[in-house]
Amino acid sequence: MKNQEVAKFLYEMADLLDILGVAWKPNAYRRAARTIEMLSEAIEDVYARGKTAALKDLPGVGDAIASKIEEYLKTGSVKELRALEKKVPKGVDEMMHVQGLGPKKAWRLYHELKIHNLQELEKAAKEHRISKLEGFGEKSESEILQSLGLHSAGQARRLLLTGLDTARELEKRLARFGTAIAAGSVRRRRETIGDIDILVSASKAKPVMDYFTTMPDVQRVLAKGDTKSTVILGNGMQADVRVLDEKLFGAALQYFTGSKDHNVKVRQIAIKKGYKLSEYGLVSRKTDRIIAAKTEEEVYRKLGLPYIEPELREDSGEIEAALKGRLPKLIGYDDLRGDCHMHTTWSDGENSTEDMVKAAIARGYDYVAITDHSKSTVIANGLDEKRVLKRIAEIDKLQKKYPQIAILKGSECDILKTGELDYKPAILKQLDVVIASVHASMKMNREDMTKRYLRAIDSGFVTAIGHPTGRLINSRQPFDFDLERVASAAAKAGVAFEINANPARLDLKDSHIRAASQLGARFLIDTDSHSADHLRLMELGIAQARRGWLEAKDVLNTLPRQKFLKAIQR
DNA sequence: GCCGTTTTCGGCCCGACTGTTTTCAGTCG
Repeated sequence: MKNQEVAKFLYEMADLLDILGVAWKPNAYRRAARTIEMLSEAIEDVYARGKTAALKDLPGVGDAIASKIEEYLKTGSVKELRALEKKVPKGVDEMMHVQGLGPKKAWRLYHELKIHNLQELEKAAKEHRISKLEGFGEKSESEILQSLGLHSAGQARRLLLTGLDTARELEKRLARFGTAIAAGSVRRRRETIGDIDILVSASKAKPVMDYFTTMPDVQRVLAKGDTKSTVILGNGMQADVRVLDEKLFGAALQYFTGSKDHNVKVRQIAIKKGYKLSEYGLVSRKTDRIIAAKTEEEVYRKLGLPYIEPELREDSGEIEAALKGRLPKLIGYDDLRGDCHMHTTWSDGENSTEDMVKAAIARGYDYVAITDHSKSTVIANGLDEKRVLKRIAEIDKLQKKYPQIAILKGSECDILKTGELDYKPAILKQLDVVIASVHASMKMNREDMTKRYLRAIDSGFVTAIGHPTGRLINSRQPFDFDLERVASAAAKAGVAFEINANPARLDLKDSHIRAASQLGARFLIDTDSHSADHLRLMELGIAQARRGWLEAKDVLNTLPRQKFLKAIQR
């Protein structure tokens, strides 16, 4: 899958064109890059299917970009990119990504001060050569130095859980001034969060600005204005606050929830209807009167659209579906009746089986599956056959003590290199839930890994494939395998895909969920908890399912106890 | 460079904040 590589070269083209002052093209390249970045199908498969004509079907890809993608896929590089790179030294591109510098300033620093890289930039700032340039001042100079410090510290996007927890803390603090809601990618529940955008509806903005910029954990104030401020928090996350009148809150929420691409499209609809849309409402261009602003529902309705859930707002077909009345009725955050993947002190969990059962009861679940590791995952103290049998006896006892919940005997059973499962049928037969996962030999080639999964599915013992792609966000690449083939086989065999709610996994990811469900696959949303506290992570898995357009009927563990037990019989 | 219910040319989302300015360009989201 070369999607990320292709997206990367398109982003590079965009940056370079930006620096050279070329108008509009950068936007076009970024739009195409975003499309390909989010695509679930491999770009080389799209190309193989229909050459450049198929590429041109992708939104934002036209003749020119299609042929550049073709060139990249065939030769591994693009002539025009190399030509641009000759015109623009690498350092200018680096400088452009320093906070406070954009293409224009980076270009001037290169030309007027002959700065070629970040080291020289730091040196020039320290020697006060930058403040002498027209349009730059002492502030810009110290701003650059501060940003460089952060730059080297690495400002990677943070996991959703971090963003969500931080956002909720800020919402709580700001609630004293009025309604406070985190918009942006947190509200859309993206798997990673760049910064946090909090909206506050309050009559007076100044007290909010003063409070927000002087909270004890503010590390640095990037901006403080009349209605908008930006800070860096102690945990390194950037947070924006914006104060708006209550009457405009819906329009503002719509605006700041994004995504950018979703908003561009919604705004185009507004323009066609003779309106303009901003955080100050849907406004008639002729009369300047506000058409809608108080609620998001109202804004969408006046544009001829039904309400679109934040998790869908990625311009990945939701607007077209909305226009046709074909939006999915997304699975709800309270729809799950059980959690089917968790570990205890029997393997590498931190709590006893009973603790986990009690925690599941506290969450109101109808069933819970205890799925410790199988014997091959030695590092996690996987259970051999003897211990599996002991564990089954333990669960029988617990079941008598806690009749209000079905305690399912399970295993997170390794799929060995060959595609065989880690236990023999005699053991597997005694288990209610088998989550089959790959934990070793993760770098197999595409064909072998695909066959490995297909063989596991064929065994007839598998309830669900656990964390199917094996990726760890920001740290491990996904396994290489043919998701479509595996999804089709799983759908046919009645094997579910897991949506693993662990914030570093979120595996399958949104676009894969959507692709697999279109092939008829069904899902199990699980936490993979290694402690009782982890059961709360379920909401992240549900969010991911919603981003993958799933309805309750697509997810097995929305079923009530008896129906669920029937559905997982093998 | 892309795109089309104002369609093959001429738009392309829209506004806040900052610094260095005396009216605005650049950057950001």
